[in-house]
Amino acid sequence: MAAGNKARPYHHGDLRDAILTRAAEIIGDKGIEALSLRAIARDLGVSHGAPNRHFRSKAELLATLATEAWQAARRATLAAAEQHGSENPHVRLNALGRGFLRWAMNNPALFTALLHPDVNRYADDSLRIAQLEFEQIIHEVVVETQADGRYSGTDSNVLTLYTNAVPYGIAALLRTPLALSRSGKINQDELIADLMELVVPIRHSGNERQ
Amino acid sequence: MAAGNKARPYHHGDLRDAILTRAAEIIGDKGIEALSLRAIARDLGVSHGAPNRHFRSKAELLATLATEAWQAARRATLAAAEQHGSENPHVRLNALGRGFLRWAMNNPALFTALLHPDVNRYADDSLRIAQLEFEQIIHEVVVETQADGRYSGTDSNVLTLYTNAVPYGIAALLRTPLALSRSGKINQDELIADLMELVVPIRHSGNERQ
DNA sequence: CCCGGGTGTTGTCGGCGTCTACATTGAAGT
DNA sequence: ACTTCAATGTAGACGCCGACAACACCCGGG
Repeated sequence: MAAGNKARPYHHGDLRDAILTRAAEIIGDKGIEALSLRAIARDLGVSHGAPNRHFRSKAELLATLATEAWQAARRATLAAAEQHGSENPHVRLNALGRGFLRWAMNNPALFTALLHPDVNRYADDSLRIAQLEFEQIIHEVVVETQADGRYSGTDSNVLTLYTNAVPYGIAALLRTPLALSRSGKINQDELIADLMELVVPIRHSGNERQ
Repeated sequence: MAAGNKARPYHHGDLRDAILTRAAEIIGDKGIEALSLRAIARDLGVSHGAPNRHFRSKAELLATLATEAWQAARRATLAAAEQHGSENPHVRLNALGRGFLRWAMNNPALFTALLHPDVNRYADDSLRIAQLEFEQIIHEVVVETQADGRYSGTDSNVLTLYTNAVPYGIAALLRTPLALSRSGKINQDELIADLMELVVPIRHSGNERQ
């Protein structure tokens, strides 16, 4: 076996992860439509049937990718809020939204997978759980914000849906050339802050609207 | 020949429209991933090469479908606002959002096409124009609302982006089983109204927040 | 009347996802 | 150390797909 020679061992050793990584790259470069198991296998120097050992179907690969995307989004969003570290729930809620938006803009391939229609059509339990865990972050902070006296007239589930949907919709639109042209030459972080200010106001806090 | 027999004339007569209609049906039933030109041709009783006369590629068919989706969304949204017919710009803005959301929920196949990643990747000019025309409706009412004294501190383009993104994001999330479970057994129209109230408040107008 | 361009057909090509039979490997149990 | 066996990778086949080219049909303008 020539201990040092790892040129092309019969077994790849980490094929499953390599497939997922390469898949994310391809989606980022050419879109989900251009993804093919055979092309991934070629790129990784394995035979066209090898991926079947790790993913029963292409749909299962996509679902796995989407699951990891939700987990990554959750980590990035949480980290952004914790780094900010305010004790005010509504400030944290704002930071969550900005964190998610930044992650979405910096990880277009994974963002695309989050709610891709063809991905969610074949959703399995782990995908649903990852999505749920992401949503729970928002929900918790929403409830805290309401306990703080804000948005008291609105059902917390409706509010969670809203707070969840806004950054998602913004990120989706920002990925089109049209919306980008309208947002013009504004700095990305400024734009994100301005947009989230409309959802959860945190500037000049203490005068208008509570 | 056989003048009266129109069972299967050599020329279909309206193949292009028939393809678009059938494509929308298939997308609604099984998703864009399951769409194939050959299956459409089979369903319509024409040969597998016939669609190529009307759409140079599958991507062109999808782009055409997306263009029609933006136009349909524009018509439905405008109609909803006009039917409401208030002279207050912010009330009309709210009605626009609710109209779009209702359309999106009632036309899932077309909504899916609006910003489908693989569709927009091959966007042509007519698709961009249709998208632009939709956005302009929102932009006009946003400007009127600002002239009315509301949201005066925010750039109108940012505000348009926000107002555009919210119903889109909500509609996208509402198409997942998870978000639906959270919204629970709430009546759809009520849910839409509650959500849009968070974007553009119109209830108990005149007391809090302007 | 004819003829030319638009429309539909048929055949072909390479690529794809998936399945099956076979090869290779490393590790667990004796 | 030897055997066994499940996991992993390979090679081939099948049917479907998108795209293209060559041919067939049909209608309307000269």
